[in-house]
Amino acid sequence: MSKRPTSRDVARVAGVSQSTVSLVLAGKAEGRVKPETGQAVREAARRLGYRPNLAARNLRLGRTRTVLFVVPTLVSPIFGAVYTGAARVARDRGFGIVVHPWDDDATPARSPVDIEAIDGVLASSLGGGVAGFGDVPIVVLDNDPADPAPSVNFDVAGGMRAITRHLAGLGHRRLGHLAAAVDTWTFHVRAEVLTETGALTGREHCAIDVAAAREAALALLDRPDRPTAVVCDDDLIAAGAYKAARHLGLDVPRDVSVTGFDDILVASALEPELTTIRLPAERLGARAMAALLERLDGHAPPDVSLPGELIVRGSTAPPRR
Amino acid sequence: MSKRPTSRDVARVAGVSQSTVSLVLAGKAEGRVKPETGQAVREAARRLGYRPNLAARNLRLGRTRTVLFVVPTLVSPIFGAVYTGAARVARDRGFGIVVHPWDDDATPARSPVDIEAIDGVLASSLGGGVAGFGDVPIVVLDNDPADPAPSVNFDVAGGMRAITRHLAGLGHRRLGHLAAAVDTWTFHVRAEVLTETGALTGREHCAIDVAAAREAALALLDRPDRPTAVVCDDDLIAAGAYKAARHLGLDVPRDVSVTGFDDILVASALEPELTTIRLPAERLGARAMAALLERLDGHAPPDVSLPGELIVRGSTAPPRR
DNA sequence: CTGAAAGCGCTTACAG
DNA sequence: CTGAAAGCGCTTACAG
Repeated sequence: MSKRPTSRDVARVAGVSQSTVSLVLAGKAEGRVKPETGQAVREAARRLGYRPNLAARNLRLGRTRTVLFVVPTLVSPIFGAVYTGAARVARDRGFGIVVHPWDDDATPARSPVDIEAIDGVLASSLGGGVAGFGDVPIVVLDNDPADPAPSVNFDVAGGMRAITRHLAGLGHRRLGHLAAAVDTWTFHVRAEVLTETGALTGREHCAIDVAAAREAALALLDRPDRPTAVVCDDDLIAAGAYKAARHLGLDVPRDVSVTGFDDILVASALEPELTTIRLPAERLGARAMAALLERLDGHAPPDVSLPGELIVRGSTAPPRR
Repeated sequence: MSKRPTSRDVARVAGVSQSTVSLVLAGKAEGRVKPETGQAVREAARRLGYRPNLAARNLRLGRTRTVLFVVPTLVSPIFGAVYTGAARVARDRGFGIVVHPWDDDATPARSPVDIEAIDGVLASSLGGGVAGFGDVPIVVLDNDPADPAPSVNFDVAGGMRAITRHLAGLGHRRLGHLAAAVDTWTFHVRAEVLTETGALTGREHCAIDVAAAREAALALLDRPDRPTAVVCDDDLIAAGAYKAARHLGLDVPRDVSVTGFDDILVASALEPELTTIRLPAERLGARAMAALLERLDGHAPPDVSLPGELIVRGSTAPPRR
């Protein structure tokens, strides 16, 4: 339980001053410290297992190398992946991430009371926008690009268009929309694109939840002018659509085609496997963190839009004659 | 972009000394500072929007109120939920969490090089144990309770026994085991319990992945002494078993019963819905963090084992005569 | 009841 | 090329 060594201990062992240790270990010794001295310092630091005290460095520099990551929920596989990508980039640059779940769409997200030492904010998928972060640099992801902050997004419109093109190509002329009852940019975009096709014959809203989606899908499917294809805002909603179809004795995809969005694990666990849009979630997190670090370096990163990929599986087929 | 106020600024505005501000705001003024003075300080702090600089406090106190959370992957819904529970408790106590993904089962987990300011460690589901954290207090979760560190666990054995009891009650005498090819405590326990039943007629290992599970399930089901029930280490593996059964023209549950473990979203997205064990993941995270905070307070928390709950759905039925 | 002062461990301008 | 020194913003023992 011996106390952790400080730069002063290293200096004593190396036979130099504490400031020299600091210089050498910060990599700022170039041309200012004799190579042998630098060697001795590094050797002593290694022997003692010295690691700089971050609290002291932060206090001195006024920066913390910590970023706040605001997400609606970590429980969704998508956000786990986004976090993973963001964390990788942060770590490579010596930054830490503090995660702050914020699932209230009606209110602007605010900094948690106990986080006052933050260099920047990454805010994901917030219905209510962001407030109360003062001058802290911010990058939004999966969020309305009209927001003044730099944004990193999935190309949601492009993904939805890929789906409608795919369905139109199969011959579908009557689409139903199972929309997520979540008031955020990404779902607004899905709805708009579908409306623009002119092929929409019905839309039901539901929570992102299998049981809720099943009920909504029943309302959509159990009527005379039944859509020949059901476009779902999310893979989980598609799972509910499958259940409704089965309940009504309809075969997927023979009697009704179903599409999802996200390509989470559920998509390939379903039977038949789900035609959906694969979103590069980990890449989104990485790009967003990179953009934030650019901002911290004083640059103005451009808005980014990452394309998804249409994954055609067994849940879509030509409509029945 | 005015500079952030310090306790010195608050002192100036309140007309007191900096030390008095510190005392009042730390809640240690009781009987040492006149009530009016305390009022004035709090008022000034509020007006200026003062919040203490954590780096300075940490440096002074030698503590960081930060906990390192080592997890195999955040992408799994289970760990997202565990994190959510842990974060809630941490926040209530003014602690932050730094997440450190560690997915190498063969090597003991070590502290990431860039994290040196940690008060404690929460280590989850590690095959290789933990090393290199020195004297930092540690609590392990979903891990071998034989580890010397205090542990917080799911009652995996109890959950598996609930499944075998359920299947035995339905009349199953030949069980197959689709085992996760992951070398951690939780999966060892599942295998042991199943072996002890004496009803096991076959076991196949596979990655926790639908496609891999499908292949393993085919090996298990496509033979003369076919098991009447397939016990899966994980809901996702069960999804693969469904696919294999369908491929072989077997109906679930008429021709073969299938069980999962975890009750993640997939379980109720499947058709028929999956009989499985629901694990209190969020509660596990909360209990683990509470135990770690107890350790930090100098106490020795007891080992904890949280029971799961058998959720009987449509994937299990009596075996065919 | 209140304040002056020391000191946590760094970084960096400055002096030599 | 190297060191003495200031100072980041706190907490807390000590003096009054």
